[in-house]
Amino acid sequence: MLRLSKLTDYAVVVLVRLSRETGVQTSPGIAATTGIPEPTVAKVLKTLAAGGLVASQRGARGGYRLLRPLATIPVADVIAAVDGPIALTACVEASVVECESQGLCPMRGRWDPVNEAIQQALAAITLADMQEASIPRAFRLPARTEGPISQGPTAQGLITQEPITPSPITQGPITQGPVAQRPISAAE
Amino acid sequence: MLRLSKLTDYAVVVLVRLSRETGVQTSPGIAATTGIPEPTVAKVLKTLAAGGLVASQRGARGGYRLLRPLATIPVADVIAAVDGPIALTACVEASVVECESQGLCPMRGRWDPVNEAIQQALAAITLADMQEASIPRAFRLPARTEGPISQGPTAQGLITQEPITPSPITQGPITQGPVAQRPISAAE
DNA sequence: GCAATCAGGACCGCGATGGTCCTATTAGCT
DNA sequence: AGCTAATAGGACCATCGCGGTCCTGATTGC
Repeated sequence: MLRLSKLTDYAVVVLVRLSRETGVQTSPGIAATTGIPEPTVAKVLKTLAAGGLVASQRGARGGYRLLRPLATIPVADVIAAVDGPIALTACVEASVVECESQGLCPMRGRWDPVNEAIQQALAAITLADMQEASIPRAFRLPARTEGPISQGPTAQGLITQEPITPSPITQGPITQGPVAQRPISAAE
Repeated sequence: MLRLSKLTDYAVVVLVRLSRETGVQTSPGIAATTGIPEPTVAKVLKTLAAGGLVASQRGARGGYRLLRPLATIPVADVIAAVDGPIALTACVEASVVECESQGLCPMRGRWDPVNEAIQQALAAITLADMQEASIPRAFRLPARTEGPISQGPTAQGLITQEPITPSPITQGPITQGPVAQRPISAAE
């Protein structure tokens, strides 16, 4: 069902969290405020750093900081950084030459329009949009988001202090519950 | 990387194949012409039948037939039939009540805009479009498909006889190669 | 009645995902 | 200079979903 990886969700949460402060933040610190297990936060941050979304400062007093404002980071970038290039089929992702040289790909490109469309959709939504969506629905626009969503008026001010929790992706319980009341059903 | 399931690719191939004939077709027959292993074809067809995309006729001389023309089947329907409802997060897919009743989902809806956008994109592309895309690139429009792709002038006539092969989804080698080198094409 | 065909499961192996941990390396602070 | 806090960059392992196969019915044409 096209589900995206849990790490990507974490990444969004972490990035939003990073945007709340100007200086660098350590991964234990972020882990504490987000509720995501620390090793995982560290992993995500490393990945994001490799993807050029955050900058790292090593050593004591080190940490991570956001490189670009949320409004300039499309979800596509986050997904690409965490999950690799967005591609539904291997064909699209692999170099084109390979496919054709083997002559076994008369169908190459069949999924291209689909890929293109999805990529486009993901490029149009920024983290600021997602952050906006995270405020209680009472404050949200009643209409479903129809057109291409760009950096509209972000409600950044509204949500400053509450802890940012990742949304449960895939039914599976999250190991160290970032979300309330011991959801660790598997452990018992 | 948002990859969709291999079964979905098979489904598209099978559906396109079904569209080439008016009467019912058996799953062994389709397996032969597409090169997809027979048990898998059967599984896909059963799923598609459950999803209301194809109709089945049981008993001897039975088989499957397409219910709607390709141009009226958006990819979203195929994905939904094979992979379940299109939902990136569990939140969106689960009934809303559950999430809120537990009070552990202040972030609910953060991925909603993304979901919405993707769903919209997938609803705009029909199987006819994908079929069109499957003709050799020489015949394809040079420009990348920019805008929303709807049922444009499908080149259905152009590709009538060549065997339909699934595109390799996910790097992994397909167990019984449906593609090339010894194409299990109908002939033998 | 027989044979062909779909229906609807159960079943299993493989691979990717996720989560953890360990060992450098870097940089501030005393 | 040395200690400590922090990231870098791996290796490692368990789990789960997916892909694929097979088996036992139910149905229907001949």
